[in-house]
Amino acid sequence: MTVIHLKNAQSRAADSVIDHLEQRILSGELENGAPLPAERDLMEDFGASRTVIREAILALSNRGLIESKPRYRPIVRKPDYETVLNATGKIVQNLLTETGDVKNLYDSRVFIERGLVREAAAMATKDDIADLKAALAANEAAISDSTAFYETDVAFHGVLYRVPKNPIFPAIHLGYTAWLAPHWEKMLRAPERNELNFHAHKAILTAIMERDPDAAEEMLKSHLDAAWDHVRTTFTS
Amino acid sequence: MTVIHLKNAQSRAADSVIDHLEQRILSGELENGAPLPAERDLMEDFGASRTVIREAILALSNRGLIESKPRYRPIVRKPDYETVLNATGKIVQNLLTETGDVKNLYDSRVFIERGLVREAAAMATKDDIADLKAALAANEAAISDSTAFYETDVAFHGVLYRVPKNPIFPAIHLGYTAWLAPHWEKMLRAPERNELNFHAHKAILTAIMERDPDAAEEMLKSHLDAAWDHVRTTFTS
DNA sequence: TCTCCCATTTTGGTATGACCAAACTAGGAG
DNA sequence: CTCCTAGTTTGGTCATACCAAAATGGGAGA
Repeated sequence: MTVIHLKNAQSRAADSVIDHLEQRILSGELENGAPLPAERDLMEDFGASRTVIREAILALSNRGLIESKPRYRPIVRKPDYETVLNATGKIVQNLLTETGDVKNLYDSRVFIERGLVREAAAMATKDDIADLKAALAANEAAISDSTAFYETDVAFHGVLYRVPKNPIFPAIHLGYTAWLAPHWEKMLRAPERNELNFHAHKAILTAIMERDPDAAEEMLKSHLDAAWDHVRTTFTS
Repeated sequence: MTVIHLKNAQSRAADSVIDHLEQRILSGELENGAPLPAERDLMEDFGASRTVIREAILALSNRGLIESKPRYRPIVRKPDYETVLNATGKIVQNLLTETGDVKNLYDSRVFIERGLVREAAAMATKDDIADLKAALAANEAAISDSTAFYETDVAFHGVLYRVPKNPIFPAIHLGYTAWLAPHWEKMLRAPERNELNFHAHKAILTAIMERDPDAAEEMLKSHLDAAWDHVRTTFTS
């Protein structure tokens, strides 16, 4: 029923190597940022052929435990949430082939952020409020520059993701911005549009400062719904 | 700043093969569930060595576009959210090496479900309510059987994830159950514990039926907090 | 005619060895 | 001490070979 790892798979020499290397990395025996031993050394360590070693390295690379640039020595990476995000990136992209999937992803973002602003309204510390104010100010200052505005826009929402003090949320935010951005690029960014978004942000922050979760959620929702309506035209029409 | 795919990487023969196969799969030229052509055929198609072909297959397998059991012909999989979840599974597991990470993951689950019960209280259809009632009934019937109770417990929460009618959420639920389950197994399941959980579920459903988001959220939160407190003892002590 | 079993062929998994070009390194020129 | 260069190391790719398990096809038996 649930996701069970049956492991009916038996052999597969690379698996053993993968497990060993994985353990060495997680245990810190292979330090983060350090280069992986040369393939020819590893094949001696494990008594395996280079084929197997390379397969293992590739697998670990796909999982984000190793960062392997084309012709360089692979670099050990102790995984953090951002690493996972990167490794997951291409996988998720495959899902976003149809606009319906993009809509679903966007809806999930709205869902998350509705919860975030509620949380912020209820629990935001003085520092959080200060961060939000700063982000809002930067937002306002960039109204005339659409490129800069987009960045400050992302940054403002990013502050919300940091309110719960849970590293998972900023990672999720990175995911949303990376995965949804391609579909946003086409959007023509008119200054008047920026103006609208800025005022929406301001209204959200106001509601948060007034400790009014319902209002904050409502402001956030209408803000993101409007953004979607605006972008949607670039899809279908 | 954000996740940028610089692609400064130049060569890498496998990439080309990966892209082509990916496109063939997504376009439906390679049908879902059909076996991938033999490696030796592919190497002829792409004019590449078997090394490269295997590398590409492995990469696609890691991305969930291909399901490759050890000695069998790989099977083409047009990705859905569950597929992605499975492919991501091992990656996420690497993050859960420390109890702090498990706590963060659990907290995110609480966050999500708080939003879900609010949503349910506000928007649940008659069918949703009926599903919840049915799940609750199954839950009650299994109180004396801890194994069965666990399943009905998961199922009850699962109904909540289906309320938004967004396939992303059930996938997330699968992720949570799969990733958190290992840390729950040690938990001794006493019938009185089940009784408590059942009543918590009942209270949640009641609040939902009364269309009271705040109460539903509060019930859900205390329910999950209590569950964590109970499980936590199995970590530290 | 249909079913079932076995011999043959196909195919994935692994091991070798070789070659190239780019990255790395050490040592010499300035 | 710096910088450039020649030699070495190392990852990327190819070709080949062998094994065992899986797929296949056709004949023996019901």
